[in-house]
Amino acid sequence: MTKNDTDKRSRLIQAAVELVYRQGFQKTTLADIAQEADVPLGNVYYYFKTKDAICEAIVEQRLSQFEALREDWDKAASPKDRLCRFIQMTFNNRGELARGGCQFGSLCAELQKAGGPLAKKANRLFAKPFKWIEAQFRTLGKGDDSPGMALHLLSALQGVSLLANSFRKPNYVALETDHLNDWVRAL
Amino acid sequence: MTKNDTDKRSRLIQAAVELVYRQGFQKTTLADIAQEADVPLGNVYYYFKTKDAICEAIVEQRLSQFEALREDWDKAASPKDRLCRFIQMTFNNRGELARGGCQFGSLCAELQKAGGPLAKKANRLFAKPFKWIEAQFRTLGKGDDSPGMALHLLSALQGVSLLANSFRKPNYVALETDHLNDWVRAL
DNA sequence: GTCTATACCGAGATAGAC
DNA sequence: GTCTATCTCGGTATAGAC
Repeated sequence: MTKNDTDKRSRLIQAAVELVYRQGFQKTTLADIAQEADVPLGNVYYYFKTKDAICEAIVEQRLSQFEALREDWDKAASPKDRLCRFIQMTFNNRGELARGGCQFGSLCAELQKAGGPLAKKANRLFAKPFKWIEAQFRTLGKGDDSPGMALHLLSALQGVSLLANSFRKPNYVALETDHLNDWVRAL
Repeated sequence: MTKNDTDKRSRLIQAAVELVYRQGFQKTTLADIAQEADVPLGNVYYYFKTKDAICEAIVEQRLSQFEALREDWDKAASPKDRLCRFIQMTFNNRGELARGGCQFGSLCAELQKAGGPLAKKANRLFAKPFKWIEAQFRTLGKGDDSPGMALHLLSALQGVSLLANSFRKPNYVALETDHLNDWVRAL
């Protein structure tokens, strides 16, 4: 794999990630992606056999994006601080969330309806954060309540992202993250 | 408009509503809809000029579905009871929610990315419930806290629907609706 | 109003020169 | 490895007979 290889490949993935976030996967064409990445359409197939293969690459990219964020959150000393960092990030992202929804959630939702192998692959986009959040609650000594509490936190953030996006109101995110911060702090 | 007119038209809408719920709007073809409704493909265009027109009809159908539900909830004596009925309905639907997500939310999310006039139209799918919920909190004397509380309730239900769908766990819905019920009761 | 046949186009995918 | 040209199919939409 030469340098140009990875350059073009990663440019294609990056273009796909952004276009799919803005337009959805079904609506985004290979021509769109090729143009955005400044790669000739025919050349796309050297890097990805099918459109679905690009979608898998998008999911992988999102997953490593999550890993990078998680590593940062894990630097915080206590589980509470880690959860607060997670919530804080959502708050900081409220502008983007209002414009296009959650980068993970909207992809997961669409691929769910797409069905097939992509649906299964997409589930990891939720499974990973869920497990990480659950682990924080366990460390806090919440035992078997941890899954329910993780569900509560992740649900609230996903739900408010959806509504903030529909109504184009970044402030909706702020309202919910405020509550969630208080909730975590008071545990 | 003859009897057959409305028969076929409503059959087409019903087929569209169901297929779009299962597969998403972009993925669903006019041929799919025509077949499901047992109407010849070419005849579809007598009732709907474009595919987007069908989508508008789907949104309208969902909106009147909401109105019907709302009328039922409004029969409850107190605002708390009305909200509890709303929450209860979500709980009762948990099987379907785990299979395909929220009928309103998933449509709204997809049409958001589709952009154009459909995105604006779709927003009413959230605006109507939001206003209704907010009105209940106002009647409860929550004043300017009402929008935030409505947001909290609707977010939680939308978020948990998304997660329950991804993980295929109806029970996730039950966990959240339990909390929400307690929250409303304690207000 | 109903339905068949088909036009038209866009999108995914391939062939093959360089 | 790269890129142009093209194939093919499926999907929206139309024409026009009945």
